[in-house]
Order: sequence, then structure tokens, then C-alpha cells
Amino acid sequence: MAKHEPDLSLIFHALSDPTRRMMLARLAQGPAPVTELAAPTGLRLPTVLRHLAVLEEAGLISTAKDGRVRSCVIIPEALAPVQTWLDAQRHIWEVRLDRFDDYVMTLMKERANDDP
Amino acid sequence: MAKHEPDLSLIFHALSDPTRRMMLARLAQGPAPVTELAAPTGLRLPTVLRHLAVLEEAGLISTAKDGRVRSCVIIPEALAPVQTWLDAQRHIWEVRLDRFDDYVMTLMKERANDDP
DNA sequence: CGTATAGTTAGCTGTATGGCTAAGCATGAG
DNA sequence: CTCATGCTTAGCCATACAGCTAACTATACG
Repeated sequence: MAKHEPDLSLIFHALSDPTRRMMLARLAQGPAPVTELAAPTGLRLPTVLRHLAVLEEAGLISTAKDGRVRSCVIIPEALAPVQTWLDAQRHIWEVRLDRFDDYVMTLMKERANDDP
Repeated sequence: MAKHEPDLSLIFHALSDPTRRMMLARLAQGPAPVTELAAPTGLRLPTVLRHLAVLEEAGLISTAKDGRVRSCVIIPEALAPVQTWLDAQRHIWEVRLDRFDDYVMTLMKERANDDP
């Protein structure tokens, strides 16, 4: 029940594995049972289940059991924190670029004063 | 010289550590020597150096030694693959939403036909 | 009921990760 | 030259990770 709060470390770690990204890509097209997710990976079921657990702990997917089949669904909002972090990084970087512009401007002004 | 090709796994892994994200955030504001990056972390230098190595292998930063000081710089373009991946994910998801819309429409039409 | 199907759990293995200390090397200041 | 500074290398340790097999549970189906 506990809706894991978005933890960037968990999310990034979950995304750092090709197998998990593959699964996510598959799930982005619609829900799927565990076996279907396992098939293209060539991995054994227990391994796949652990990958799914990582994705679920990161809040990227949600799973529910219906009969003997566990169906997995992607949670698209879970990627929002990543986008937010990216935007923030970019923002800081742009500010830095602005500062650099200012710095260049200052240099030019000084040079203009030094050498009128 | 070898410009590491952007490997999502390496990048995501590099970003999955809070310490490394902290360093990146600091570097986003401008270049810094190793010791300055180490200070706020409370970690020992060798540890910090390994974090830097991870960031550098992921292509997120570049370092160069000037005298006895190694200066670290962020490489903002390195985050582009992440943004691209995010966009792609979102795109697939939106297509899926569209399909879902279609599905609902189909349902409604069928229902309309079943129960005129 | 009996059996095939779909997960699940337990537990093993080798490698990677993140932290440390200790000792080494190179450079700038005096 | 000498020494402090700033990084570097080597190597140790504990934990986490990704993979596996083997054995178990639980639900459908005939």
C-alpha cells in the first residue's frame, strides 16, 4: 500500500540496467505478465522477478496478481522526478552560461577601458 | 582522447549515487578542483576520486591536470541521451494512450451497435 | 483428482561498488 | 633544498547485484 516516495537514486539505479530498460520499453506499450516480459531477455524467471522487484521499488511499475498470472503495468508519472532533475541541472547550467556571458561582457568593457 | 560513446547504462549508473549527483550539481555551477568537490561530501580523497572516475567514464565530466591541481568540468551535452530516452519513453506511452482512446472508442461503437 | 502452467522462495556464486588506510609522487612556496 | 599541498596508487573490507538451480505453492484445465 505504501506508495514509495520518488527516490532519484532508486529510479536511476533501476534505469541503469539494460534488461530493466527493455522491460520498461515493453511495458510502455501496455501491461504484460511476468513470463511475457521474461521471454525476450533469455533470463530465468527468478532473475526476471528480481528485476521487476527493483522496478517496482523504484515506483516505476506496479504489479498485481490475477489468478496465477501477475500482470505488470508501467507508472509513467514515476519518470517525472528524473525530468525535474534534468530540468534543474539544465537550469543551473544555463545560469552559469549567463554568468559566463556577463564575465565576457565585463572583460570586454575592461578591455575597452584599458585600451580606449 | 577517446570520446566515450554515450552509454545509457553508464550514465544512469553514474547518476544513481547521491554523492555523484551532488558533485554534478556543484560542477554545473562551474569547474572545481578535486579537493573542493571532496569537501562537502565528508568522504576521503580516494573515494571521491573513484566517484569522479565513474562520472568521467560516463562522459558526464572531463578532468584535466594543471600543475598539481586537477580541475573538473561538467559536460552538459552528456545528459542529452537521457533526455532522448525520456522523450522516447514518453512518446511510446502517449501512443499507448492514443491506442487506449481508440480502444474506448471501439468499445463505445460496439456498445452502440449492440444496443441501438 | 491429477497434471500442466505461472510464479515464488531459498540459497549459492562471482563480480562490482563504496568506503577506508597507508604509502607514494609531483609541484609550488619559501 | 625542503616541505607542505594535492593528488595518486595499492590494497583491504563489507555489502549489494545479477545470474543461476532446485524445490515449493497455487491456480487453471481436462
